[in-house]
Amino acid sequence: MPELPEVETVRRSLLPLVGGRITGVDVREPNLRLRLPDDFARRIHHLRIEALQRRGKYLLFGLSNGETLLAHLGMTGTLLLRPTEAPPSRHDHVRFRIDTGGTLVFNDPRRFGSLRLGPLDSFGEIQHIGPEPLDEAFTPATLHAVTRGRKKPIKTLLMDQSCVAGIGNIYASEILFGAGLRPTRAAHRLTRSETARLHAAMRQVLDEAVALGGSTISDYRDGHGRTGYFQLTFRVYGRDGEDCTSCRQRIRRIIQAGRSSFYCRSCQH
DNA sequence: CGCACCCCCTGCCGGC
DNA sequence: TGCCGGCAGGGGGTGC
Repeated sequence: MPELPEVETVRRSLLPLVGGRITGVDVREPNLRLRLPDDFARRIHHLRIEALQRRGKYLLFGLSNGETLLAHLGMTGTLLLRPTEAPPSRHDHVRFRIDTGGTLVFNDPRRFGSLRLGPLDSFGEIQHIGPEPLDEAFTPATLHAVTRGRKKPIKTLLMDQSCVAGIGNIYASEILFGAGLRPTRAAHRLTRSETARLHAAMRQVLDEAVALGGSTISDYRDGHGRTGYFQLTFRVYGRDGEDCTSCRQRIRRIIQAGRSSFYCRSCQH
């Protein structure tokens, strides 16, 4: 589920938690993708949330002891601010009571998500993440450089978090449609003008998706339980067999690296 | 090293 | 109606 636009929307929706203190931790299911350590609740109890940032698809809660709570939502994870008196729901794995009101709940049916607590530099998984595509420092030249020497299909490269941060299966297909590029193109064969188009499409699609609160297919919700609306603007994702909105050719679905890719054979080359 | 494949897990949908 | 296979936003490990 959650790619950059969804994670960024969750981050913004949870900003009111900054300044709050964690006054209770209830671990109901420690077996997430990474098993929560036995002392997780004790170590985080009584800490204040001082910052909430995003890196790729990760959320980073800066805590008052200098450590960070690193959260990844996997495919079906949500971080929801619920009334403290609300009874736990199915798949509520961890609940954090916040003194400024409400309880932050980590809910994740498939348990592909993860929570980790520790010093920022102890998190190996975020050390090798590529540039943030919405940062000003991310230029067409940055993207062009990333594609050099990479023979794999551009769609697979876009989803490689060490190449660019935060792009997943939905946005890879939508961005490539925007750029007019087939997902099967070998990354290293893209010309400079094609990588420039790709850069522009990346900005346009991701900016628009953030503006619309991300994409809700089934599970995704922001911190207040609200859905996103970008799925209403999908041009290719999940639309195989339907007509292209631009040329009326049938949208195709192919499998790349075990994941579905969607594209239009006449609009993308 | 780069890449394809498989797995982790639950839920939903379509076909028989 | 109920069972079974396929598929789903991610990512990490393995083996070629």
